[in-house]
Amino acid sequence: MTKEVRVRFAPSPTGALHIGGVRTALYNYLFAKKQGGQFLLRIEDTDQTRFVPGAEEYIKEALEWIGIVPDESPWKEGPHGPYRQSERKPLYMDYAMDLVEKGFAYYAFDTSEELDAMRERLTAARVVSPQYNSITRTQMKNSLTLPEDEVKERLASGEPHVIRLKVPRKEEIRLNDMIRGWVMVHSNTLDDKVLMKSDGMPTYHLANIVDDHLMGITHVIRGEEWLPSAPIHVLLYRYLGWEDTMPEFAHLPLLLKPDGNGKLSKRDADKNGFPIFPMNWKDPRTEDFSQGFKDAGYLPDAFINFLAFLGWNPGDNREIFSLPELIQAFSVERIGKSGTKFDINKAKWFNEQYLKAKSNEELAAYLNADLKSEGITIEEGKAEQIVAIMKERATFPSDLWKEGRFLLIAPDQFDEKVSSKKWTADAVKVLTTYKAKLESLDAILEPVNAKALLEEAAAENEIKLGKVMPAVRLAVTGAGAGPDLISIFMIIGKDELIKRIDFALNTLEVIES
RNA sequence: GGUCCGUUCGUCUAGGGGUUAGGACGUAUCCCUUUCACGGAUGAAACACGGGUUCGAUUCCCGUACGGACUACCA
Repeated sequence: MTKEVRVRFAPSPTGALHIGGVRTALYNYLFAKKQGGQFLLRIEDTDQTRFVPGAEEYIKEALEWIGIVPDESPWKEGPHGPYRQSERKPLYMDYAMDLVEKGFAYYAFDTSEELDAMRERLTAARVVSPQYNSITRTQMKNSLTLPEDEVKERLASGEPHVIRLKVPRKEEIRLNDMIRGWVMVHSNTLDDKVLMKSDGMPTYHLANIVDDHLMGITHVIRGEEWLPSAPIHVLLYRYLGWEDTMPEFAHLPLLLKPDGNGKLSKRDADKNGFPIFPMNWKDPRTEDFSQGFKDAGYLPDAFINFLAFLGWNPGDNREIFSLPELIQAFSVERIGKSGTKFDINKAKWFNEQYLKAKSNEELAAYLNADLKSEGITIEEGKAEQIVAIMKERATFPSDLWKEGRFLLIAPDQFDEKVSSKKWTADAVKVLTTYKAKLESLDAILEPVNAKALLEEAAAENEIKLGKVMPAVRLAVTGAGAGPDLISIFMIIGKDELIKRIDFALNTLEVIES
């Protein structure tokens, strides 16, 4: 029996959760649940300068919206808390000191100006990649070059300093990525990463290793952008003495721009008019507002189904998967290697599928909510009727009202393109007759008699019904296309039907034929 | 520039030494529908290129091209 799977999603609260981040969270969750393991949320807020108010809550709510609730998080403490790195601050220095004592890390006192100067010097000397490494560190101000006394003195006087990892000069570092297989990097291409910043906070590199170890993380599933620094992480596990419990890594392919190339950005989303954040977000600094998938009308199930298929597939032709079905079908082996271009059309298609699958009762709730905000009240059961004929042509719940508005509000104008071609003298004759027949109808209007009366009206005028149907639709709905007419008659009822025909007859000008 | 990762229809992808290279979105045509949509049918549409290995490569290997990520006291 192998140990229980524990994975984490570790976002920074620097703004709204990007759709790529949501996918990473989803894959972590699916993997954990498939294995019967735990999914935790850890807030990586070690960069105090980038903290954005509200971002944490946003992350929490976004995950709740898509239905993935962490087993452990800042809001649901487990045995390995706290789950916010800023609250774990006292922990990290011990590990950094351990590395310094073992000779795997060192103090560095260089100012940012000195670092810039070093990079400029190297660039001028045509060094291919200027970095703080086994060669350049010999010329910088650190505990490797400074006399021991001076180092102690500087430390004692509280001089700002960082702790850097002492990357070995010549070593091959390998890691076995679950998605990409063996990846090998030479240590001479790595630089001496800062582990502890001068403000006393750890960098991502140190914090994520310490926390993952302490939290018993077994698998690290994260974006491909971390692959280049993964060898640093392997080194840290080794130097900290944790190599035998090092988690397995899986680096996910990136989400790319829909057109052209490059990483998907908010800019692309804005340009193409689709959301990139799960929910509405207003940047507290720029006041910039972005509509989220939720608020654009995407159903959470459709959203995660769509997201899951951006880089993963079940290996067969099925496409519609509920969250439990995704868990059941998920496997890391079936995650693709290459970047995925973002296609909003597919997202819309998924939404339509889920929308159509919903019961009339559920959909009526959406319609009723829209009606309520418009201040419109309708009789019991009417919303269900409307939704039944409208849902086949809706992408979002809001379309139910947007497209079905004419069912509750009589048209005050008519589609010019249709009236100019179809509002013929014949149409007027048939509608006039039909109106009279409706007025003298004693029985309740039903599909059969509504249809029969219309046919009679046409026959009595010796006109083919098909020729005037577009005009009938125009009179009743104001448009040239829409749901089945008889169904519409049933929803608006006899009195309203008569009123609308009457209004059209009095409003529209007959065209010459 | 350097390091690493990648490359099958427009897009998401299946497949994998011998296939008519499969599905989905989108698209085109047709059917259904006195309209539109839904649904159904059909079509167009892909293995980046060059070398190897092999009887045979889209599939394996090596290059090239192209794309991407990374290259901070950011994550």
